[in-house]
Amino acid sequence: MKAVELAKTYRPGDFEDRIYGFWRDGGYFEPGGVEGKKPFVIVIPPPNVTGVLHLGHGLNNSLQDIVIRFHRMLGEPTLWMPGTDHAGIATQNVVERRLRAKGSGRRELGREKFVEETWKVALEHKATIIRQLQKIGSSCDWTRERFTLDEGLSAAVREVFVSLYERGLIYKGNYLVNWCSSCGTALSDDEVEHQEVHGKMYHIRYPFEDGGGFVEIATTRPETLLGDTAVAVNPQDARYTGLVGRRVALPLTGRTIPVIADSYVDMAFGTGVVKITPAHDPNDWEVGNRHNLERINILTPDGKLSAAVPEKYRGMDVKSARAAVIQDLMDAGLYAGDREHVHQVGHCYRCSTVIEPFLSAQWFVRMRAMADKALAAWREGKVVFFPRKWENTYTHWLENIRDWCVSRQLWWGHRIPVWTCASCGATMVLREDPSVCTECGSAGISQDEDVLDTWFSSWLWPFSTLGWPRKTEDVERFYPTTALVTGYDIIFFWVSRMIMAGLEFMGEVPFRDIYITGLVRDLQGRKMSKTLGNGIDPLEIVDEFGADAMRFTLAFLAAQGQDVLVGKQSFGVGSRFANKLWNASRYLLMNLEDRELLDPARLCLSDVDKWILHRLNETAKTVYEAFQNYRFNEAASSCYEFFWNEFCDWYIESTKLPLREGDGAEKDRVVTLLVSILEETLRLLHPLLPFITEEIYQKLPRKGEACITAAFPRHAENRQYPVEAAWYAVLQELVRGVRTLRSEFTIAPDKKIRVAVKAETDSPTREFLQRQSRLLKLLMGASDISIGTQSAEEEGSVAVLGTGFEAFVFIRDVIDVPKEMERLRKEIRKAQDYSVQSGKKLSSGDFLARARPEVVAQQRTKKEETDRRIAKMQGYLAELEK
RNA sequence: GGGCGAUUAGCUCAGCUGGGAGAGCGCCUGCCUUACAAGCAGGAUGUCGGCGGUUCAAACCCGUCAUCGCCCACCA
Repeated sequence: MKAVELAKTYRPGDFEDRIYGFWRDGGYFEPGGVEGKKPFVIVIPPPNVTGVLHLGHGLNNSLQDIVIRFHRMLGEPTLWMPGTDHAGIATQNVVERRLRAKGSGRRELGREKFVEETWKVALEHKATIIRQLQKIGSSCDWTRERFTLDEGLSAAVREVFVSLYERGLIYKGNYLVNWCSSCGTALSDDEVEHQEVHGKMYHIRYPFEDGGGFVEIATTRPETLLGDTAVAVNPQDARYTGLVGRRVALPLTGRTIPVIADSYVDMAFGTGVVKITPAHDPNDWEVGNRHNLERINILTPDGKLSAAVPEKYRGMDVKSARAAVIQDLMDAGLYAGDREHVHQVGHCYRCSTVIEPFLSAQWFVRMRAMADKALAAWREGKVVFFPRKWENTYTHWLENIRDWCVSRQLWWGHRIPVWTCASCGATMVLREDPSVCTECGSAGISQDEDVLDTWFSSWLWPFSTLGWPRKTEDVERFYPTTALVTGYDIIFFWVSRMIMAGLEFMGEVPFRDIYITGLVRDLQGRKMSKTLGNGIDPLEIVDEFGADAMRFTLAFLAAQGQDVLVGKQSFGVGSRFANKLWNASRYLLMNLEDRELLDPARLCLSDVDKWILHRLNETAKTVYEAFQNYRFNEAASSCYEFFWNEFCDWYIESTKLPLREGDGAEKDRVVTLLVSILEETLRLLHPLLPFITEEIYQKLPRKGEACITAAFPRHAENRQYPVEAAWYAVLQELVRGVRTLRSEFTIAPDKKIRVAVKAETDSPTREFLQRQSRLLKLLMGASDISIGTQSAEEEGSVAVLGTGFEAFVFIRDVIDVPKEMERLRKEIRKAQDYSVQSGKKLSSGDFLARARPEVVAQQRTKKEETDRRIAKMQGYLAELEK
C-alpha cells in the first residue's frame, strides 16, 4: 500500500472551510441517528443581531457543539436548532445611532421606513453571525434556522399574547415603571442594573404654610420636589406628631402640600421627614395610594421636565433641573446643605442611562401562578442545573417574582396585537388583524403603538422554533429539548421564563439539563468589553490558531462553574495539541508505505499493545462520562494526557523498535494496530477538534463514511488488560529512572550505557521486562542490558530503585560522587519522612481499629516498601563513601 | 442588608465519594535522536488564605475571621 501524505505542517486554514462544506452539504447536521432512539436536542441561545460574536459566544457555542457532536456520535437523532434574536432595544439603538451620525433620526424617517432600515441592518448582522458560527464548527441544522421576528415566531408571539389575555394573565395599567429616557421606553424590573453611585443627600426646608418654622427633609433627587404631593413622618415619631395634618408650602412651586403620617418612614434615617413624590418613586407611589395623594408626573418620555412644573424648569433635563432647583432653593434660603451619600442607582442595561421611575400605561403579564409551576417543576427534578449552585438564583428569583412589564415604546419588535375603537372605545385583542371594530363595526380603529419586550419572543424559543403553534412533526418529535447551554447573566431573562412558557403552553419543561457556562474574562479577570478594548475576536483566534485550537483550549479551561480567563497566548495549548495530532498522524500514515493492513480483530497482541488498548479503553470511559456530565475540562485533559503522554510519548516510541527491526508480517501487524488506534482516537477527539479529526479521518485507508457520524468509542469489558498495564507502568518507571540519572549526570544522548536490572524472583514483571529488553535498550539508550534475579556485579554502577526492581547503571566513571551522595541523602530523607509518618499511623491503636482494613494493609505495604528502599539506598551510600 | 463564589507552584487553574499535593504556561539543564524545536528527555518550586473543631486520618466536612469578586434588595 502507498503511504498517505499529510502536509508537512499543520495549517488549519487549508482545510477547515472545506471540511465544513463537506458536512453541511452532506446533510450531516440534520437529525439522523438510529431509528427509535430518543432525540438529543439543543436550541441555541439566539445571538443578538446587533453586532458580531465575541469570545463568550465562542465558548458557549463551542461547548454546545461539543455536546451535540458527542450525542450525534452516540447514534442519537441529534438536532441543534440555530437562530438569532431581533434584540429590540439593542438593535433599534444601533440603527438610531447610525441615523444620528448621518444627521437624521427615527422620527424624521417615520415608523415604516425605520423598520425597513432596521431589517436591513439586522439581516446584515445575521449573515455575519451565522458565518462566524460556521467558522468555529457549529454543527447546527441550518435548514431549520429561525429568527425571533420571522413569520412563524411572530405567529407564536401573537398566539401567546392573545391566549394569556384570554386567561386573564395579561393586563394594561397605569403604573410606575422603569423608564430609560435615552432609549425612550419602559423596561422590566430585570432590565435595570443597580450600580453604586457616590452622590449627595440634599437637605431642604419646607416652611409651614402658616409661617412659623419649617420641616427639613432629605433627598437624593431634589428636582423631584416639583412633583411632591405630601411630606410624611412616622406616626410613632414623637418629634413630629404635632405636625401631622398641617400643610407646608412646597418651595418653588406656589403649591401647598399636607404633612401625613405613614409607618413607611424610618425615624432613624435622615431627618425623619420624607418628601412624597408618588409619580417618581416606587415607595412614594405606595404611600400615595394609601393616602390618596395626587400623582404629578413631572417628566416627559424623553427625560425632560414636563408642563406640570413651573415654566422656568420646563424642558430642562434632570441634571440641569437639579442644579437649577438647588440654586433657587439657596436663593430662597431654603437649602440646608448636602452631605456625601453612597447609594444604588438603577441604570439601563442597554445604554447605562439612569433609570427614572415613570408613570405610564403599560402592558403587564401576571407571573405568580406561572412562577409557582416553574418552582414545582424544579422541585420535582424536571430541570437540573449544572452546576447546581445556580438553582438558588433560579428559585430566589421565582419566589420573589413581580409582574412583567412587556410593552416597549419602540418600533423594532412584535407589535402588540391590541386595537381600540375610537367610536365605541372597545379594546380588541385578536389573533387576526381586524379591519373594523368587532363591537360596533366602525372603521375607526387603531392598533397599539407599542411593541413587545424582546424576551417575550425569546421565552417561546424552545417550541416556537419547532413550528408551534402549528402542530408540526418537529414539535411532536423534538419537544421537550434535552439541554440548554447558556450564561448565568440570563437565568432570569431567559432560562426561567422559558421554563414558565414551556409549562404554560406545552405542559412540559422545555429542557432537562441546564448547563451554565462561566463568563469569558481577560487574564486580569476583567470582563471583556468594548470600552476596555480587551475583547478577543473569535475569528481572529480561528485565523491565527484554527477553530480546533480555539475549541480545545476553551474546553480545556471550562471548569464547571468557573469563569474562563484567557489571553491570546492561552490558545497555544489547543494549537500545540492539534499540531501534535497532525504530526503523529502524518508519521503513522507515512508508515503505510509498502505495508499491508491486516484484520485488526484477529491481530495477536503484545503486552505493550495490551497496555495502550487498556489505556485507550479507560480514556474512552472517562471522556464519555465527562461529556455526559458536562465536564469539558476533564474530557479535554483526559484526551490530552492519553494522546500526548501515553500514545505519542510511549506507544509510538515503543513501536519504533518493531517498525525498524521486525519482519514484514510484524510490521504489517504493528501498522495495522497503530492505524486502528489512531482511527479510534480520532473518533474520541472529534467533538473537541472536529475539523482536524475529520480531515485526517478522511485520509485513513480504512474508515467509515465520516468521522462526524462515526461511533463514539465506548468502554468495553473485554478490552481491559490491567495486568499488562501494571507491567508497562513498571517499565516506564525503570526507563524514567535511568533517564533521570543520565540527565542528572549529563550523559550525552548518544552515549550508550550498560544497565543491569535485578528484579524479584519469580516475578511476572521480571519476565515481562526480559521480553522487553530490546525495547528497554532503545528507550534508555543502553548498549547492553541484563535482567535477572541477581546482578552479577554492582561495582562501578549507580542504582535506580523502583517497584520490585533495582537497576544498576554503569556510569560510575562519569559521575560526580559527592553530587550523587547528596542526591541519595535527599532521597533517603524524603523516604524517611514518609516512613516515620506512616509508622506513627501504624502504631496507633485508633488507626488500626478504625480505619478500613484495606487502608491499613495498604499503609503497611507502603511502609515496608519504603523501609526496604531506605535500607538499599543507605547501602549504596555506604558503598560510595568507601 | 441578604445570598453565592473564590483563596492550592512565579502565572492561569484542576483536584467530582476524606487515605503519601496535580496540569498547562513560565523558569533551569541537555538534545535539531529521519512525525513534530508548536518538538524530545530531564529538573526546581507549595505552612493547599488565618484560626478553631469533627475524624484514626482534612486541600476536601463543620464553625469563624480575613481579602477579592458576583448576584439580589424600594431605605428617602
